[in-house]
Amino acid sequence: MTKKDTITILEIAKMSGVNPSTVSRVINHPEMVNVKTRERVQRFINECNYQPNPFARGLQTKKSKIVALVVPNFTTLSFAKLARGIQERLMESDYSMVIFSSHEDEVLEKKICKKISELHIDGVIFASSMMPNYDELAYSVAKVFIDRDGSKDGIDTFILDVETAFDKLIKYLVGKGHTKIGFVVGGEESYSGLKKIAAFKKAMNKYELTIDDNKIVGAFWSSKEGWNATIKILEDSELPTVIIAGSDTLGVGVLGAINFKGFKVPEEISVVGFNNEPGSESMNPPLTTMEYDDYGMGKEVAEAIIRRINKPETESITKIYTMNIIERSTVKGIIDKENDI
Amino acid sequence: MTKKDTITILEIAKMSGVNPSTVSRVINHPEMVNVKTRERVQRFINECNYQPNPFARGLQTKKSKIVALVVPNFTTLSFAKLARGIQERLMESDYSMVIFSSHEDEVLEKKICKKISELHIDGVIFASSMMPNYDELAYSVAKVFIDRDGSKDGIDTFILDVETAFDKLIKYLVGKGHTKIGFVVGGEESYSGLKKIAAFKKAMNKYELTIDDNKIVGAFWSSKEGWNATIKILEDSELPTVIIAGSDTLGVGVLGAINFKGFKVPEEISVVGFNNEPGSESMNPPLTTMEYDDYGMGKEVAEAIIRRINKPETESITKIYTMNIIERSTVKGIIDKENDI
DNA sequence: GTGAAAGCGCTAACAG
DNA sequence: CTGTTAGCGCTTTCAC
Repeated sequence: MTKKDTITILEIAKMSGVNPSTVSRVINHPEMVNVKTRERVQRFINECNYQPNPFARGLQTKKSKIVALVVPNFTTLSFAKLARGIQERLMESDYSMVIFSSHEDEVLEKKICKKISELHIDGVIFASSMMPNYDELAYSVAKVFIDRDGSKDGIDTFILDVETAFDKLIKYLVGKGHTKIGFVVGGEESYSGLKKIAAFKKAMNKYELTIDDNKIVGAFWSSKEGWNATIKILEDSELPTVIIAGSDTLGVGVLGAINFKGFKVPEEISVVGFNNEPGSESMNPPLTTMEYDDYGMGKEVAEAIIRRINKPETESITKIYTMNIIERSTVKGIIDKENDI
Repeated sequence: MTKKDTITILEIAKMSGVNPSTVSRVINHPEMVNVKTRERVQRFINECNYQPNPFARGLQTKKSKIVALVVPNFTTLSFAKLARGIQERLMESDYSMVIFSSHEDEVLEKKICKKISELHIDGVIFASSMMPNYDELAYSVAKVFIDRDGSKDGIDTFILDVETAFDKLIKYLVGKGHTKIGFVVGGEESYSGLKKIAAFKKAMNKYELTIDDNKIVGAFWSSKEGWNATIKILEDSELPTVIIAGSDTLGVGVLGAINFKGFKVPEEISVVGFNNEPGSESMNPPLTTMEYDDYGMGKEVAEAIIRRINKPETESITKIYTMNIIERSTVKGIIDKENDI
C-alpha cells in the first residue's frame, strides 16, 4: 500500500549522491562497485522499496524475466504439483511464471504462442497434450517440452517412461490373474495418448496377452469422455476384468461408468489410473494409479528453462522419469477357476 | 518461425514513407489518420507481421495489457470454466491473462502480489478462497474480487448467492425427508467457507432443523480433507442422512469416505456438492450439485476488470449469481417410517 | 570505481 | 491530417 508508484533510479541516485549508472550497477553487477557506496545505495533501495521498472529494463535488456507454462486445460489435475514445482524454482531465480491454457483448441493455442512472442516472454514450457503447434513462436524463445519429444529439434525434453510403466503395470495385472484388459486413453489427436497406446500394446505382447481393439477406446482427457469410453467397453460382447485409464481424471469417469452399469469395483472389474493426480487417493474407491515425481520434475523443468534462457546454445537434454504403481483399492486378484477345483 | 525478431516502428515508417508517429497512430488511433495512408501503412504492418515492442510501449503508456488471475490452487476445478470465460473476454480486448496460484500459502500470496506490482500488471482478479492479503499490491492496480465482498473498499465484486442457494438446497432436502444434515466445508481460514456455514445455519433454522455442530466439519478444499472430515462425521454417534460438500472437489472425498465406511450412496446416505465442477457428472455416482453460470461470470468479471483499468474512478459494482440444483444420482428420498404404518 | 551520455522502441504533445 | 520533438526509466559503453 506504500505510495511509491513512481520512484525511479534517478531519485535513488540523487538520494545516494551518485550517478544513476552506479545504482544500476549495484543492482545488476554489485561486484563492480565499491563496498561502501554499494551498501549506502543498497540501503536507499531497500528503504524506498525501489523496484526497477520492468518496461525500461526490458527495453534495454530484451528480457522479461517471465516464463510461460502452456497446459492443455485447467481441468486436468496432473499439472497441479508440476506447476507448483516449476513456480517455486522459477521464483528462486526471480522469474515469474504465467500460465496459459490452450483449452484444447488449436486456434487458441496459436494465439497464445503469438501472444507469448509479442509479450517477449523469455521461455516457454509446453505441457500440452496436443500435437505441437508452435509456429507462431519466435524462434528465439527458449523452449522446454514436457511429455513430448523435442530432442530432434534441439529442445530440452522431459518425458515419462511410459514403456516401462506399462511393462510394470501389465506385469502386475497379469500377476493378479488379469488377462482381459481395457484401455481408455486420449486418442489420435494426442501425442501422449498415442505413446501410451503403443506402450500398452508392446507390454501386452510381451506378456502374451491378446490385444482386443474394441477394448482400447479414445477419450480426450475429460472425466466425461472417460465415462463414455468406458460405457463402450462395457457394452462390448466380452467384458474386461480390468480397465486402465490413461489419467486419473479419465479414471473418475471410468469408475463412475462401471458403477453406473451395475458392476462393482474392484470385485467385478478392476481399474488403474495414471499420474496420481490430487484427489485420486480419495475416490470411490481410492484409485490404484501410476505415479511419478511430478513436483521434482517441475523443479528440474524450471531449472532447464532458466539454463536455456541464459545459454541458448547449450546442447539439449532429455530426462526420463520412471513411474511406479501406487496400490490402493481398485485392483483385485482374479480367482483362477481352473485352479479352484 | 518468421525471422522478424527486431522489426521496429521506424522500419515500417520508412517503408510506408511516413513518420513513425503516423504508424503509431494507425495502430492506436486509426480514426485520426487519412484512410489512404492508413491502409498503406496497415498493409506494411501486416506484411511484416509487425508487433509493437511491449516494453517500449509500456514504458510510455504505463500499461502492460496483462491481467492476472489469482487462484488459491491448481487443484480446485471450480475455476476451470471461470478462467476460460475470463480469458476469452480478455483476448477480445487484446489483454493477456496470466494465472498465479497462491498454493494456499500466505507468504507466497504476498510474493505474488508484490510481483504483480513489479510487473506493472494492469488488473488483478482475486478468486482466492483465503483471507484477503493484498497489501503488497500497488493501490493503483485495478482489482476485482470473486466470491469475496470488496464493495466497502470500492472494489468490484462478484459473488454467489449462497444464502438463497442453501435455502433452495435445504428446502429440497427437507422435501425429500432429510432432517439430519452433515456439512463438510472450508473452515475458519476461508472467507467463502465461513459464508457458506452462515448460510447453511440460516437455512437450517428457517426450516426448523436442528443444527448439530458435530456434523459441520472443516476441510480445506481438497478431496483428501473432504474424506477426513466425512470420516469424522460418520464416526459420530448419530449418522446424517445427507452430507453437503462445500465444493465438488470436497465431494470426491465425501463420496469416497462414505463408501469406505461401508455405506451406500444414495441409499443410506445422500450427498450434494457445490459448483458443478468438471467431472462431477461422471463421479461414482454422478454427483447432485449446485451450479451457477461460471463461464458467464468469467466473461463479466473480465468485462469489469477492463472497465476498471480504463476508468479507475467508476463507482464499484456488485454482481450476485444465483445457484441452482442439478439433480443427479446422489440424493434419495427418505421413507418416513411414521407414515409407513 | 564512478560519471556522462547515448539509446532501447514507442507514444503524445505540439506545431504546422 | 501529418511531421517534429521530447521523453518514458533503465543499462551500457566509453571516458576519466
